[in-house]
Amino acid sequence: MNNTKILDKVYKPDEVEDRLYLNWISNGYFHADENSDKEAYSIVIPPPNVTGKLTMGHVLNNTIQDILIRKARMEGKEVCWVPGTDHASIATETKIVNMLAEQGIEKDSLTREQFIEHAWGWKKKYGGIIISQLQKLGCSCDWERERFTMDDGYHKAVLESFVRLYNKGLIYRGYRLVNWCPASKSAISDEEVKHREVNGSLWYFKYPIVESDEFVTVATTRPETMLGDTAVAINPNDKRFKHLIGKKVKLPLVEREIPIITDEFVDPEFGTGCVKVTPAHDPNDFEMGKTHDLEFINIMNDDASLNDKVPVEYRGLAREDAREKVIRDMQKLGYIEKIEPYTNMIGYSERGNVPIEHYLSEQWYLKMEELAKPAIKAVKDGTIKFHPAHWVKTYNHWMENIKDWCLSRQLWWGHRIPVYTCKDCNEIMVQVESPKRCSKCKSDNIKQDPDVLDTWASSWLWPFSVFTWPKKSKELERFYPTDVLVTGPDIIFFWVARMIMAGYEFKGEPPFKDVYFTSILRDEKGLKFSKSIGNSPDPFDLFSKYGTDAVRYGIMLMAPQGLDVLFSNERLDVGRNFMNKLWNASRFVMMNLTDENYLDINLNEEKLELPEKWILSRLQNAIKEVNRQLNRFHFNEAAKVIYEFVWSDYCDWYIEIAKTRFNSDDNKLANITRVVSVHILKNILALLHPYAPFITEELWDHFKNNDDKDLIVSEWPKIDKNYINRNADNKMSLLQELISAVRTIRSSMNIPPTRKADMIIRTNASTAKTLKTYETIIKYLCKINAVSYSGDATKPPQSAVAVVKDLEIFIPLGGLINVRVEENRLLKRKTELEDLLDTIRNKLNNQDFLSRAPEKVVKRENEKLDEIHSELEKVKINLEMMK
RNA sequence: GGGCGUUUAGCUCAGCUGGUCAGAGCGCUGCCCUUACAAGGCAGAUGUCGGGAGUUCAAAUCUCUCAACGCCCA
Repeated sequence: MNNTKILDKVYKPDEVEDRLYLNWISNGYFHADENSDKEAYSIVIPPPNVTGKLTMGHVLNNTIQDILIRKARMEGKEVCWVPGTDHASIATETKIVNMLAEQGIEKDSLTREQFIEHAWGWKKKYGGIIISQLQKLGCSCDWERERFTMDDGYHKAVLESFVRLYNKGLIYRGYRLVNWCPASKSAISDEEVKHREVNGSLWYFKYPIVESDEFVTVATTRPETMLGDTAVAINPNDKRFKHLIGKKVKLPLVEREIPIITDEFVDPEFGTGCVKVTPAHDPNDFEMGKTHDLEFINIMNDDASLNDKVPVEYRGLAREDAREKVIRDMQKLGYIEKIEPYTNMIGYSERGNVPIEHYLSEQWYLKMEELAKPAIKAVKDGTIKFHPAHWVKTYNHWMENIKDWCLSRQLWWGHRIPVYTCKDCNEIMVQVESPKRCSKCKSDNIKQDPDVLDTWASSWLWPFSVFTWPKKSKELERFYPTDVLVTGPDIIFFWVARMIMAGYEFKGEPPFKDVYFTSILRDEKGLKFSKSIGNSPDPFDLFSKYGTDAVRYGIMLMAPQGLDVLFSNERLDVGRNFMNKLWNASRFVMMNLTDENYLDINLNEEKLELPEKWILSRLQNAIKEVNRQLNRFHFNEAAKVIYEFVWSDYCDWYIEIAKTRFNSDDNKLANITRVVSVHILKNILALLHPYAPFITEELWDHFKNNDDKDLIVSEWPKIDKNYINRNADNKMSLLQELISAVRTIRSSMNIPPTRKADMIIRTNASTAKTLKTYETIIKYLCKINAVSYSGDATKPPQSAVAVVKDLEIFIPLGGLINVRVEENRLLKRKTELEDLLDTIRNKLNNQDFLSRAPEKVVKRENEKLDEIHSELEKVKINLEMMK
């Protein structure tokens, strides 16, 4: 005890948080020592976007990691939580382009080098924001190991991985359709395309058949692509169009003659059964184009405007304008048969938020099938466990249908692909260091591939590249594989699956043992928190309103397993109230630590009374439950266990009982109570510390002994089996039931606390003896003047009665008694007991139950029968006496 | 179309490998500023555990089926 000053009446987070955080940092508590011989425990942060600001999603995710990390640290492990940020090619480049545009600078007017310079300048200026925000949240990351996915070392690692994969023959160049984002003018991956239902139309176009008066009608949702049509297709089994096979149509507007082909792929039910084929702009048509050796006409520029492959009057038109014009022109020609309303799913670029194009271009691809194999196995055989486990199915489905990964992006911000081509002899060199001369012809006329790698092609290396990979080192060896990954299920494919593949490919080991998928945050209406809707609260407003601990604890309490969180500020009240409760309980204990002689008491040598035995036993249970829930990643459950223990057991019962001890003349008893109160409280602070690091550390500072360390590095509570005490639990619940029963009587008769009553308890001599021991407690908690015991007391006139187990309690109330209320209460209880008795009797009369149910269960039913029967008898007698 | 998830008190959710009178918080009602806390205390009311069927001595819990809602993939 180094500080017995009285605590303030309320906890003031803003006077505490920054001070404690700086103290933790300056003591180096967050820093991992790779040379220690402690067991290692490591987590790599899912690196937030370097351009990002802290969102509630980050609060949830990083609080969970901090809980795991702080607990592991207190368990004596060498803990390493690596923080950092992700360069996020598309998102960041978009931001920088916009920022430059505001300054009147067009990206195209800059050289690549100039643009990159701007980008780094921007990163230096704003890139640290989210890091300092994580610190505000209390995250105990090892800041000395902070990484950025474009650090020099990291950059080398990314290139190294590319070179290795290339040399293994897994990387190839392909000319095919990609998902193209016309806003960022880059290819994007399948996972970055979000499908949305859009109400559009289905246009029925008539195409004239060459050397015939006939027309064939095709239906399309994208009229403008007809300018790139190179065939019309029908199903070979479709008898309606048999006569057209082999003929040609003259494509209107373009005046190109294109063949009518047959393909099984065509659905006779869709539209007219005839479809237009645009191989360069539709994935199905692309396949058809390859099968039938059709012409691939790319009619678009990289911004989705039409290029010079279309008639001159359409060139340069945006796709939307081109659509309007095509429709108008077709209308004029009388080639539109009809227009139907049609709802279809349209792919949108997640970042650019515009419909994507299927765009023919040359890109770098990574073969995935082989990489996926060990990753599938690891999750199947439990080497890597998912929490909640049901995500395994989603993972498996994707992994088992995995497609090759388009690695290249037409951007400048990112890792430039390390492929070099000699302009003189076309030799291709793939290497980490840029070559000065061609390895074949020695020419220095060498050009590097202009594209950068998909951001995930760098973040999939995160679990080992944050250390020294590809260089070997003690820290890589110590902290890889990591222990847990905490992330959102929305990036299970983007990131989790790929990290697992990278782990096996480059390290031969899984990157982590457990993956915890967090909840998705929604507002009260169930809408996902998002920047565009603007329904996401600013965490900092919440921190200052409630205190950081309350926000951390509150959000953990409300985040269910595997479900979305319906977030509301009001729900953080629970967190704040709880912190207030804890603070005031501590304040009360502190106020009563006046006699420092209690420090001489050794609990193990003292004969403890029931309340002490009970609360110590309850503590063991709380420790056990918190451990169990945290070990299975049920963070909300563990939070509830602490809540219940603190509020119900410790505050409502033990502290209330302690008041009678602190006021008594029995100094020894008071001192034992002091020791127990402090002991329990310190354990509570330790258990709660991972959730609420600031307030617990602050309180700990007031209660710690001189040789205690700071809480953050103190020992995690251990279960002491000597304190587990079933008997005390049972005895205490009798006492609690008795007290509650008396309170119920008082409440139902409207007896104010100031009006004290007497109490007569009818029970046997031995129970009476036990109860006498706790008479002070009973009197205080029931607001009773005097208690008398008797084995054969008769019910005094005008008294209320309660039956608790085999006790009968009489409270003479004189004029205050309300016989009506009294009778109703007993009648209600009588009905309850009779119903119960029926169900139990039914069971016990069932021969099958007796023969098949385990002995233990039958025995318990019999005991219940006896208890309920005896209580019912007493209730009946007392009802009888009222008449 | 395929997959996953959810459905328990007015609201948000617990309820583990079937077996304690189905729980918690918020909200609601009544009483109380009882010298830690009104961000509090004490007490109270509210549930055919989505519908139906089945397995079992026993089902909120396991199986099937139907329905509603949500998400992911095509």
